[in-house]
Amino acid sequence: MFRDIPLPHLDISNIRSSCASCSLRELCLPVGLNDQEIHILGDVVSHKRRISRGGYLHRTGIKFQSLFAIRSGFFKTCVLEEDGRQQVTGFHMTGELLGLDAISSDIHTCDAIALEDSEVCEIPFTKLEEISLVIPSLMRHFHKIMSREIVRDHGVMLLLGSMKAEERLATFLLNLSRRFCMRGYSESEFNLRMTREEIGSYLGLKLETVSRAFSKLQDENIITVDNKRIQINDITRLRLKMGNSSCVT
Amino acid sequence: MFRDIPLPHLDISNIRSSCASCSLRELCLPVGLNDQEIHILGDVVSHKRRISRGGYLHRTGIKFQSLFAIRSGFFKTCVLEEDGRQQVTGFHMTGELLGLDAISSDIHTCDAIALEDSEVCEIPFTKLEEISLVIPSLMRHFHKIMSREIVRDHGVMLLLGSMKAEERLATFLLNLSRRFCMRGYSESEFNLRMTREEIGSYLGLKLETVSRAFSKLQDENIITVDNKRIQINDITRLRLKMGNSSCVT
DNA sequence: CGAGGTATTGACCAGTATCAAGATGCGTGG
DNA sequence: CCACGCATCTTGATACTGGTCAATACCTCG
Repeated sequence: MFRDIPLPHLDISNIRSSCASCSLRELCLPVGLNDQEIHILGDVVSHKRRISRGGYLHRTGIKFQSLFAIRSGFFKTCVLEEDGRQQVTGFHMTGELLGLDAISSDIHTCDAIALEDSEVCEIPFTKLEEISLVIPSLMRHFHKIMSREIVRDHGVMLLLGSMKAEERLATFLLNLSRRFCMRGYSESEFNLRMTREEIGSYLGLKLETVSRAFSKLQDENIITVDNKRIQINDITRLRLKMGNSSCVT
Repeated sequence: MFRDIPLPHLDISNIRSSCASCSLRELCLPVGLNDQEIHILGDVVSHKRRISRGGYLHRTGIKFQSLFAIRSGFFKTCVLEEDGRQQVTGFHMTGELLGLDAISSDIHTCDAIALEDSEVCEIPFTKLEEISLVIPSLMRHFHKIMSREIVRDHGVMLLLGSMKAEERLATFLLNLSRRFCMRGYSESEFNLRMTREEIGSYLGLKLETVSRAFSKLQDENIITVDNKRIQINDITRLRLKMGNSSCVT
């Protein structure tokens, strides 16, 4: 999408110790490391990769080698069944770690697809485990990241198991809003990177239902929808949508 | 909470190096450790706890100290929302590890409730992290366990997001069957430890729907249901139920 | 043996899926 | 820069799954 900004970025894979100077260090793996530790990590993480919109970062079934930290861009991950059924398991933004599912079997268990031109830092997992042994705080933080992913998944299970369409969408928008906000973007206005169908897959709904839920929230003046552009007009009422199905008129 | 039950089983907490002699060592945390390593782990894991049916192993909101390995018994974990909505996030049997969700924030994010009289090994997490630094294979296995939990959750998300009631129940029964089988029990005949309501919560269905799905599978002679006793008569046809909604008559 | 929790089944209804038609937006090539 | 074509989105009509409510049966445990 922003592909042809005229950057001379061939050099980028050669920058060493990049974690130290990365603007995402407070969101990403290096949280809580001192300067020396962050340089050790930086040496391990030196390789970068660009994935253009629609490209695969990894596919189900391929051998697991590395985790990936998102430096810029936006990804979806999805699992699919033999019969072709597909489920988006998550949307991922800068600072988040991809590939955690693959540690268990050394094989990736989902696809990771870029929803816009993106850049990731490749973290060879064996090396990460090695340096974890000498940087206990890195190990601890890594455990927290994995655990956070489990908590996140439980939240999605709650959503899929017990919420109605409108509640699901409200929860989804508020989650995006919070994550954009954490990264310094507006919490009330943002562009969706994914289609209605992808949102639907994530939320366990059909795309038409997602579209209707958007329209309904717009009719109530809670949000303004202009295709992929979302503006949250009344975040309080949006929050109410999330929890309280009984007060729907 | 059940600390002051007048237990005659004080002796049990004094057994040392228990992992070495535990019949679950091939299912549980010690997988892949040598004898020396397993004794180090055993020293850390020495404390045991009994939870009687209906009792809490941990509750949402309490401080996280330890992981728990299930030595005997059966647990459910569930998350709940402010508005009282509840979702069972998993059923857990011997050899499985509970508490992984709490690592991220040092606070338990779900309840763990025994569905039958159970016994767990308490694993102080700080100590586990400490000995991981000197037993790399333990660290690696622990990472695999966390990752496996993430994969499991993605499977549940797929189930909740894209399967019909009957497919969900078939998937659930086959999953239980496989796990009983791995533990040396019959894969075709077992007792459910949970109620229809708990199954429903886990599968994103109401208890009546679960009951109807059981009856339907029984009418088709795929399973025999006698209250909590389940017998799988035709595992092949049950597997077909799981994937292929198009061939339902 | 009785009470409370649990399970089954039926009738009806709500919410979402499905099918279909059209509108809008976006990328590509002329 | 415009026009075309394809993907995406919106909206309506209808069908169907599963939810809700209710009555009854069953099981378990004190």
